[in-house]
Amino acid sequence: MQHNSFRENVLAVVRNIPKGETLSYKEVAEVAGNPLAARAVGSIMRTNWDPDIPCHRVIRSDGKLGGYNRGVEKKRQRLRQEKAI
DNA sequence: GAGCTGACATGTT
DNA sequence: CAACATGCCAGCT
Repeated sequence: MQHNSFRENVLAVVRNIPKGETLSYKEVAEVAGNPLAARAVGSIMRTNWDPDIPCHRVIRSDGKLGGYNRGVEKKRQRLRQEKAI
């Protein structure tokens, strides 16, 4: 199975995150198949500009939001709308 | 084709 | 308490 890259896997996982729920970069990396690739997940999300992939639902394990392509403020607002952080 | 950087995490110094 | 070092993947120079 070499068709599915780690990138595609991560994107699929994030896309499957239900509304009102948040996953940490590490959790996503774990489900994607690499518990040590939390950093890679961030890189992938950064270059991913897809409305089908709610990257704003991916936050840090520390409980902080982390970053966002369109601005951390936007990420915070979106989470506020969905899960009222 | 090789090296550096980056939306992270964890352990050690 | 903070800074440094290591591990992973993708993208850019």
